[in-house]
Amino acid sequence: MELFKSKKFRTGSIKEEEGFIAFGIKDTVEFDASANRAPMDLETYISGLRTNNLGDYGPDKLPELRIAGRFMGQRGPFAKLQDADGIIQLYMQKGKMGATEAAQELTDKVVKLLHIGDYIGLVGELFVTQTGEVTIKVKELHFLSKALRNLPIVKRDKEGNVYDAFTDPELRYRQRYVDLVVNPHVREAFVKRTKMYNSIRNFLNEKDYLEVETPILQPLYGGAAARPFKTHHNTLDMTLYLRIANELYLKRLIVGGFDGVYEFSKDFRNEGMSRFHNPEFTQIELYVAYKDYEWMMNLVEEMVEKVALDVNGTTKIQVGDNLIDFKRPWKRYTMYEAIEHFTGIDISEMSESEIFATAKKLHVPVDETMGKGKLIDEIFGEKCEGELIQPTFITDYPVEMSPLAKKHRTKPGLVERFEAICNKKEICNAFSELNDPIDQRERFEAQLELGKRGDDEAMVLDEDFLRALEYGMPPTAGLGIGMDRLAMIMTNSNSIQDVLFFPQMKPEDQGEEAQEAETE
RNA sequence: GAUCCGGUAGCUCAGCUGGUAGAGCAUUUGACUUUUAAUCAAAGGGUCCCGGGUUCGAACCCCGGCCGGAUCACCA
Repeated sequence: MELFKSKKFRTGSIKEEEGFIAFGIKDTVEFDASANRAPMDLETYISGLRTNNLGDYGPDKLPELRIAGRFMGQRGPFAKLQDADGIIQLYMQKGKMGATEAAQELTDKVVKLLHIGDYIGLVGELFVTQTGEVTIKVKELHFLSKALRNLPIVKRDKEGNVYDAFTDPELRYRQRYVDLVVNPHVREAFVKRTKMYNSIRNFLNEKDYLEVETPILQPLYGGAAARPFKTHHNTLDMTLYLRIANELYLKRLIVGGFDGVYEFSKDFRNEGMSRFHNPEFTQIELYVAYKDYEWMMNLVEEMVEKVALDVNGTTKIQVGDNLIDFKRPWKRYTMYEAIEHFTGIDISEMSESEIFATAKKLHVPVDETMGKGKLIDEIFGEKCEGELIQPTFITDYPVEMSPLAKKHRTKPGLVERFEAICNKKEICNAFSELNDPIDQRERFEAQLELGKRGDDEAMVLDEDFLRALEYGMPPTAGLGIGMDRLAMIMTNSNSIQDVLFFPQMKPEDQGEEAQEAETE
């Protein structure tokens, strides 16, 4: 155990811990905290204590409380215990803990040896102190587990000022377990993220859509324009790709006869990282037969409004400097309308060369290789997207940018597609799905051309997907929502790393500790 | 990938024009059984991110690298 001779550890107390064992107090198995909130829910009981309204549990019928958690500091007989629900004060009176005199003596010794981070279990009863704080009077204390490393504890005073906060982003992301213990707001953000998933699941399940799972390892990557991660299967001796999207598989299931399917999909894209991009991220994709993009727009509004309510209890969310309101209905612009709204220029009737000239005039960086669709997309991205704070639907995109979307029923050159943009970022992308196998083949072939010209993110042709379409796919509305981006908004997070438990990091230099460990 | 900022004790940070390393909390020991970020006293604790250079002398200046953050680019 050479490692523990390092100064980093509380060497003095290690030996004492052997003492704990000798005392027979280290009863990790024996102590059962599962009954910790019985017979009355602790929150209810605490509010009852505070309001002097305990019903059947009056002062003479105090329920015994069993609870376990981390010991988080001590001042005199008062200490703090942190468990999954928060922090509660303990009252540990010398000589009063334990059933027998011997037990009391032992417990006092153990208390002396407790450190921040240690796990203890205890039996006690609740009371309110003179200063009005709900506190557990400890009747019995069990030592459960030792923290060898010091937790970087954060202190808060009455005014809410924070001292010595654990803030270094590198340490927080690399040691998320520590971040979670000492930063309650971090824990809250991740609880919200899970509520978000549950909200969407409940919403879609109530509509009888089927949650499904499709392959992550794919022989061809499709459904989006992105560079993939590549791997190799030894037995089959073949190249496989980690999916960049699951779109083409879900559509196969629509062909197979399901009316509505969805999947929370971990996708992987081998591209740059930023505060909006992690190499692995999550989308939910949803496909519903016999519907179109107009219908899907209404569903998105309804669903995201519900998510906001389920997660935060309100449709209004403060995100950075902006108060974002998800209350229906959201603003809707066609892409042409949006450009006209933000630049004053109507490009809907313009030719490619006129649009090129317009882009130049607006100082949008463009070059001669860009087609009409790309030019429009650039103008929108440059002049409109950054203006959209409140959730807004942008509809009817140029066909060149959307090889899987159905051509617009009345507007040539456009597809039936929309994105919802919120806080300057796309949060979803949806279309009336292209279900014409002949058109789809042509679009794939156009993508192949782009690939030949060096676009390494152009889509590849998926012959089996085309075969599926050739068997007939009903008219279908499809949707993808970036769950991480949505979680960032719902939790007012500035970086995608704040909504991922373990964001991708370069490996840290473990030289020192690895060497220490090797000498064991 | 480019630019800017940062990396000093377990954590949060100071460290001036270059002169042999500091604080608070945490830790250890002792006292105190009290309230509530921080009781008192004492002690221990450092590869100043790494490598090279300049200098009598480098945490500090110069060069190269590593890691992180922000912005931009890329990425629908």
